[in-house]
Amino acid sequence: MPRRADPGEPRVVGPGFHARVFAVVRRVPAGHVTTYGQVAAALGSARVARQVGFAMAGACHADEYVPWHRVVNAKGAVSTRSGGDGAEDQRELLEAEGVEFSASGRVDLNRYRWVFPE
DNA sequence: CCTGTGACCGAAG
DNA sequence: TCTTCGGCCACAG
Repeated sequence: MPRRADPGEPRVVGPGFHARVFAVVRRVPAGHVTTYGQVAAALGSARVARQVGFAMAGACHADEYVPWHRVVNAKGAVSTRSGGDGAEDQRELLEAEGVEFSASGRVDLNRYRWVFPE
């Protein structure tokens, strides 16, 4: 499957993208995780996974509550950002919700991945 | 308006 | 299983 979108594929990403990301992430219940790509797909464009991650950075100091720690990458690992710190906090928060990590520091997506209801 | 910048993703080696 | 590489697109300055 091609990484590039077909020419005719519409861009469903509209203005206020970050706000949309927050709304989606808020629908993930405790004890479950989702991936950046999955959130992007829920927004209509699977190719904006990167922007989803970028939005989470803002979610940290956002006034509204956003369970940013429940978003991991496609491999089930906690992504490390420029700061480096915070990734450990994310793992702690998830473990507090009952999410187990493997020896290689990854979660079993087949088990914890949250599927958004239609 | 133009440019730089990523908490990503999938394929290939 | 790990590393490298190219492409993607919203947002800030």
